[in-house]
Amino acid sequence: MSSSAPHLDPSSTQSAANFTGLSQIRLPVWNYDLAETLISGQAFRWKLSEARTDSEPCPRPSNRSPVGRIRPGEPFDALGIRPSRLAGDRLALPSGPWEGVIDRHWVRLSATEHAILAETAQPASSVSWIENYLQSRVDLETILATFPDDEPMRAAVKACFGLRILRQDPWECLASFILSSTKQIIQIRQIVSLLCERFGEPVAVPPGHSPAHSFPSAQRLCACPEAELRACKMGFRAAYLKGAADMVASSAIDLSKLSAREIGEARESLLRLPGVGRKIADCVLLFAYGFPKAFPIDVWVMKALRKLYFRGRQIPLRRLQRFSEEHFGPFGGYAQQYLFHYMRRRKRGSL
DNA sequence: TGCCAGGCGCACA
DNA sequence: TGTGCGCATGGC
Repeated sequence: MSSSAPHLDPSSTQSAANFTGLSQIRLPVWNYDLAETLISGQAFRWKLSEARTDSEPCPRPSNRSPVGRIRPGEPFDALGIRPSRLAGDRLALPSGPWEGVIDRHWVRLSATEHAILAETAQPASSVSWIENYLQSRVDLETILATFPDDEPMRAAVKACFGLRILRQDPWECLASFILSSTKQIIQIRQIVSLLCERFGEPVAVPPGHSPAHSFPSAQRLCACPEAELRACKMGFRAAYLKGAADMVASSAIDLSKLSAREIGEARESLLRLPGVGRKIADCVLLFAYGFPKAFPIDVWVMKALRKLYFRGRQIPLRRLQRFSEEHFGPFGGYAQQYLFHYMRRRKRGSL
């Protein structure tokens, strides 16, 4: 069974529709970096809001270095991120707000000093769904305290402080990572966007806003001809996605029951799906089910482990997996995401 | 223009 | 058990 992360106990509040016509939910947070979390390659549906104001950097956890001010008019790159300019060890990130769809809720997220403001097009019956997705009540410092006290981890935490692991819908997470194989994150976002646009259900958006769609169900995708999936630019991954959708829709695998299993059993179940190997299975275990020991090793993490812990030697993947299980502690999955994001930042020249 | 990307499945040694 | 290759596509 997946062990739960340590939790704080602030209370979230919800207010009725305001003059903008949007309902607002205020989530108290501490040490939460919304921008780092949403762009770190664990979810693929977040983009900068159509209503962004464009002038201030995103508020960052207050016990770390402030970031540099962004100059109006600087272009955004393909991911919606401005060319990086550093203040101290932190990247200047766009202010948001960010827009995305969680289940069937269109959501706009903004960060303030000690809260995340979530705006929805329709009043929500509760706040638990968004607290759960954002993991806003998780006590990050307790998790970080379990990381190994070595130089690579200290550097990664310093650079990405406030990054959280989201808790995504299992099918959306699984399907998205099946599509991630040998694709850049920007391309995965494009494929997922096309998939939702063509096969998802429309969701309520603010007046005048462009349409938004839910992530298509397994039932919907298994009914699609493979050629229509390929038309979403996913190439050979279309057969994998369709095969996995078939198994989920036919109940050959019950995604709703994996969270109650031991991590090894849950992983074995996921590995039965076409297009799912150890890496993708661990992504789903970590990002959808919250198994804190799941440690996806992709090309970035493999390079990081070899370079930072084995002096660049060509250590076999199996040995790296054993090393990761032993070295990174009970929240190894969190440590992995910090290393992954840190390495990508360094590669992009933003660190 | 060529390299590479949050891999996987398969054949082969 | 490990290695090499093919698979589509597009960003950089």
